[in-house]
Amino acid sequence: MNRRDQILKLVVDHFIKTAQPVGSQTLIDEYHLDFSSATIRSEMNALEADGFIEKTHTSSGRVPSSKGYRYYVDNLREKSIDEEIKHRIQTVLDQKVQSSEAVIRESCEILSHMTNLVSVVLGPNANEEKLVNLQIIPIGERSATAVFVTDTGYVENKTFNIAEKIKIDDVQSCVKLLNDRLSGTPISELVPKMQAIKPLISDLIVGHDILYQAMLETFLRFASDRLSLYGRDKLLDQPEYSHDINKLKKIMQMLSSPELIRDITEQGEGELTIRIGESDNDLEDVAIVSAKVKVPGQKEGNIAIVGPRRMDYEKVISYLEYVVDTIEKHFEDRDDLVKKSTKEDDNGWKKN
Amino acid sequence: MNRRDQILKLVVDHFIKTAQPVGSQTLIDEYHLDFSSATIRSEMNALEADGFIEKTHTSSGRVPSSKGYRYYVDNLREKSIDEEIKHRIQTVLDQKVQSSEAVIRESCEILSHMTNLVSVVLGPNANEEKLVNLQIIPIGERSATAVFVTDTGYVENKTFNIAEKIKIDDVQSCVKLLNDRLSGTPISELVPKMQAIKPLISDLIVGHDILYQAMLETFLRFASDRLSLYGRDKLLDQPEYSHDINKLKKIMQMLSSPELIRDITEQGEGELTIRIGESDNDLEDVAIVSAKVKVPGQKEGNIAIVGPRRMDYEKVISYLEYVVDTIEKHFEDRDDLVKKSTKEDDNGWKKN
DNA sequence: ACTTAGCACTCAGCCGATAAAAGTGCTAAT
DNA sequence: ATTAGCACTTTTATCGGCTGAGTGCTAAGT
Repeated sequence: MNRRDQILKLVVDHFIKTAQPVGSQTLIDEYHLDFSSATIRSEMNALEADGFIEKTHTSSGRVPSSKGYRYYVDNLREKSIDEEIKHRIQTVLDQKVQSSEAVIRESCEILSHMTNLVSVVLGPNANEEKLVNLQIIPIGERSATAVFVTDTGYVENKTFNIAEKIKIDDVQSCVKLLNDRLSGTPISELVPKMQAIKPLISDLIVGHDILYQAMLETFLRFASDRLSLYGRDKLLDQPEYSHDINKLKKIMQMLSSPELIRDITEQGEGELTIRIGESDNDLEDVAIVSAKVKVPGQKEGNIAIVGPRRMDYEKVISYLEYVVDTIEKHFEDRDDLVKKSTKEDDNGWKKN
Repeated sequence: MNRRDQILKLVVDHFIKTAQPVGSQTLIDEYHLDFSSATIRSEMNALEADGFIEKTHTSSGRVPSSKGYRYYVDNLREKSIDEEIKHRIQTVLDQKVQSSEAVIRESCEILSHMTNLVSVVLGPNANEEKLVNLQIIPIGERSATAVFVTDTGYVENKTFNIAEKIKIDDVQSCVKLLNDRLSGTPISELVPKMQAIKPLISDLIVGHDILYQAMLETFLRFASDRLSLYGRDKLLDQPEYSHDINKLKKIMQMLSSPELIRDITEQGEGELTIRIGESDNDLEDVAIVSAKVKVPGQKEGNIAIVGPRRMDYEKVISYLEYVVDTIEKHFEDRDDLVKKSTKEDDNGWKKN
């Protein structure tokens, strides 16, 4: 690594650590460099001319620019992984029965905790899932809960009240009809398909209009984003926000807007996408490290870590990569194991 | 209302509005009182001696104390309800199919939005609910989702993977057995009861240990609090926090701790409980207005509004009372209507 | 051709003093 | 009892001065 890069790395490292503009002398003091401060200054000058670092005022130390962070992330970053996170993730994976969702949730809690940043889980896009089963469970005199399960094990439900008592047989045949017609249907096609079925159920069961309404509403809810945030409060610890609440407000607002989050988290070609301080989208001082995660039998999801531009990229990226890889590997292994151990006869289970 | 009370009310009102200590002259200027400032000062002196108001420093205006707020809330408060919230709540209730949960959720969003405070919904204590039905839905080659429904329409689910393929008939009989044994069981008794059943299912189905584990885990999850927060970000707009992030951090922490929230929200004898700045629980500058809400066929729940001690009690209390009353009335009316219109014959629906 | 010592310069941050504003309490007169 | 008047207190804002951390530039050294 040439000297200029070396200095850039130190500037970024130090700024990430202290949140203070870093000057030439500080750098020497802290890292025992054997150039003089003047040399550093001239290098910094060059770095500034190239747009990697900036001054906050004419005679201040330097602060990385988005371009600087970018270069740091792409070229200067080192891996940084420690035993603690490995151990913690292992603990999660060692639990006997874990759905992938549970594992992802707990892993994100760990990620948030260990990076002091927000982590975001963006579930697979509902529209690609298919409904596999639907149940109507009576829960009282005149109310029932409809339960819908998709092929990724996602469950949506809706409780509704009906004016009259319903014959249990009617419910049963209604459920059967609905399952016959709807199971296997992609979420996105549920609404039109349901409209087609409407006349059929209206003959079949009393209170059909309420049932119909309830189902329609639930179908719409499917489409809404499956998005979870962990460690939202961690942002309060970031020094950038402790004076300027408005910045905090902005990022919090961003985090409360599912559409925006999806937008931001989703895009990106590769496995890992790193977005730093995009000036267009009002995310001037925000960085997002996001990874795709794919486990067998599930659609692809995303895990992202969101925080101020000044985040510890080495840690964040290494941790996130490690977590995603480990989770994927874990479920693949289990899948393989299961496949191998299973005879290829085909009884039951598949079509119900 | 005597003059002293009148002045106390104005002090509280004005402080709630401006978040600034209020002085004698200000009061006259703002509210066109026809006493002199000296009179007000001497009244304030008395109020301070009685502990209703405080000075922030020797020559500052006055700020209400917890005792002052308390007195204000109990004796000086006026009703304050406007058309907007009535209209909004009505819109929610006018939707055709609404479960009480959905209504409560949407109402709380409205409450949060209109008060700029956090609202908290504390679901009925799970331990009093009973399981009414359980389903196991195969969702792929080797995975299944177990779905549990309680008598309040609450749904919990868990997806799990099994090593081997399972015969669909086995699943069916297993589900039947479990339903026979478990439905009607209070949540709190599920775990021991399940342990008793364990030997029965182990003969019945392959992969029973995983199923058993999954169920046990889910039962534990039932017990965890059903607690939702709305408008958490609204606190960022409160001026008390814009300088002092630490206060914000404290209250946010409090809001992230389900146990604490339950503690705080739950207690209280009457319909409406108002807790203001309890110095013991590290909630020096927090007020909580909480109301019980009870709809037919559901256990009792709680809605609370949480914010800085300096909250607009007139608005908050009136709104909350209105919302709770309206919701309860709505569901009661519907219940009555249904009861009346229903013949007393007893076909189906109840026991399944 | 780099490096670096040295120097002049800049600017945020921290006093300290001063002045204004908003308040209070007290007293004496109404 | 009320209030006008006044002395007193405290916060807040402003201004100049000073300091410290920083820069850029230049000229000398390697």
